[in-house]
Amino acid sequence: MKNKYRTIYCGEVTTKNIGEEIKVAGWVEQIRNLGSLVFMTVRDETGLIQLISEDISLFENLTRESTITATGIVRHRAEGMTNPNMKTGEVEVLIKNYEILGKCTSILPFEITRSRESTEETRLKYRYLDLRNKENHERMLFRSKVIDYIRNQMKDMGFTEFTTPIITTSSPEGARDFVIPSRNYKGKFYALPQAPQIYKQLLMVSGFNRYFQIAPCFRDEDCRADRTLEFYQLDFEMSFATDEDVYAVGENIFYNTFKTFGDKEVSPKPFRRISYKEAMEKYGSDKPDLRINFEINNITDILKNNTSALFTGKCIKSFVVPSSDKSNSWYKKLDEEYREKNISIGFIKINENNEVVGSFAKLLSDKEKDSLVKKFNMVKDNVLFIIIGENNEKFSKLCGTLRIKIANELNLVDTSKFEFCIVNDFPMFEYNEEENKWDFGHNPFSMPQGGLDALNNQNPGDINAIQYDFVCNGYEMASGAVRNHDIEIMKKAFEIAGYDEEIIKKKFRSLYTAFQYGAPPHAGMAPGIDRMILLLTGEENLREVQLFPPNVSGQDLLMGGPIELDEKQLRELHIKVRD
RNA sequence: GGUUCCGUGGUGUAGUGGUUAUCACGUCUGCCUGUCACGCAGAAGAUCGCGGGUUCAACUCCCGUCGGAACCGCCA
Repeated sequence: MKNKYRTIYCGEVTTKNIGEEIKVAGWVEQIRNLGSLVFMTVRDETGLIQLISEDISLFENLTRESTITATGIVRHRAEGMTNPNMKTGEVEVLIKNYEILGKCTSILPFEITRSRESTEETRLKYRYLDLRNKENHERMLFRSKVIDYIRNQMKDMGFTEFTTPIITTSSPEGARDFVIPSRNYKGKFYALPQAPQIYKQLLMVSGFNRYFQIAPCFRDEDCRADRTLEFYQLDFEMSFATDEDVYAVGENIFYNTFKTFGDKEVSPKPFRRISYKEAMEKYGSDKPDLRINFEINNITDILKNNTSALFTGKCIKSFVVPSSDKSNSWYKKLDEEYREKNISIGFIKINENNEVVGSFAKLLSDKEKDSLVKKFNMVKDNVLFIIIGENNEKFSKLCGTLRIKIANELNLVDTSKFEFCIVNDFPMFEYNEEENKWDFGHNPFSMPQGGLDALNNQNPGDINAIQYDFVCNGYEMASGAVRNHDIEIMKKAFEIAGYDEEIIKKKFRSLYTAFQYGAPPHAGMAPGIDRMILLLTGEENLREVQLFPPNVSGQDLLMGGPIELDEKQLRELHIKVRD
């Protein structure tokens, strides 16, 4: 890399360069002035190199984190003065001359090498400094490499990359849209895409065989550690394809990417398939964390004859953990914590004398205890948690969060693994108790299992969609479906959800008309890029894997957004801001 | 919208009613020829987020407010 500022990168200077005159450029990380001898380390993206000079007067004006270009002779460090902790620690550069290119004139808001110790607020405000930090910097380079790899994988599998519009229209389902006011059309608005869903389906109708895109997606919803306003998805769609064809692509992408870039054991292909129903029963979640090796069981039947007021008429679930070092007060506190959610939690365990003890031991008959011990093959030290609630989905989900909470507190999460599974058979419709009608379960674009026949003859609640999620370690990593490309099936599905044909025509005009011109059966999904990077880097917050993220409240602390517009702009956009 | 936690020099922190508000890093000045988390000596830098209250006395307790974070709602 020869140019005006440098002939070699800092991190690439080796003993082979000894005697050469070189030029390096970068940021001054440290200056160590010893009186009549000055050392400094200069950093670029490849690493650090130590420069040395005996003319300290030249450096009086130099500050840390300034950018410089320096010319000098590479020499071996003096006997005993090498630094084994440094890649370039064998050598140093005796400075002949140097120039300050960009002076750092302000006091740093935090030490670059320790930026993560600072508050997120300060880090985001000075994100460009935060990204000078080696670990943060390398995480972004890593992200880029992973995306390169994914892109190449997709191309190797015969997918073609296209970009779809960012300035588009509001889509009727799902999250809130980010909207863009229109200058030329008073009172009308564009929107940013929540996903390129419609476009990719139209591409299938256009005859493009396999499409993909590293697509930016925008959702105007409250953020979380693993959710933010804009994020990237590996959006892909395949024509003349089934769910199994999509699974194969997804398994390749996840397996290969996690094997190549991850440092944990990856689930072998094919990934385990779990129906939505099974996931809710066994894990109390549609994104089960399979690193936790105990499952939720329904034991209502075993305790159906128990006359304790605590049990009668309730749904009773349980799970067994190998052992627990928690005191009785810990169990009591857990029970009290969940009491306000109308849930009771107790336990039985097998003590060192092989007796069944624990908070619920006295409430259970010998026969019941015996049945439980047998059912779960309980041995010494095993603890059986018993959870009592109502027989509904809310209770299932609470059991799911409890499973994760207890696994975390008892250290029962196997952190050496990436545990993948595919959750499928999501319900097509869900009953809306408040409005006394059926709603679409997840999205209206999915093909109902059994097609028109099922829609005509089955209870809507019994119909599943050909819809699936890829899940890893409790994170939803991708979501997809075989799409409904048949107008008649679409009409019927919308009819069940209470929409007549006019609404389909209006809200889904493009698809509705496109499907009248010969649509191929098609299927696809969209893995979340940011979440993949999150898991691969072991981070827990999306903001650590995005370059310039907004804070959790959706503000851009670096640019100051969102900002107010001036009167002129507002007038042009036909917008009046209400108080 | 709700719940919980947190706001102390530039940064990270100590501080359970009376302190000259602690320490480290950074900054500035001086000394120093082999440093690499350089060292040594010194200095500057904080109306303890803001407002009110309790008290003889508040960084500390109470109320409010503003700001930040985690979670719930919301997000397929």
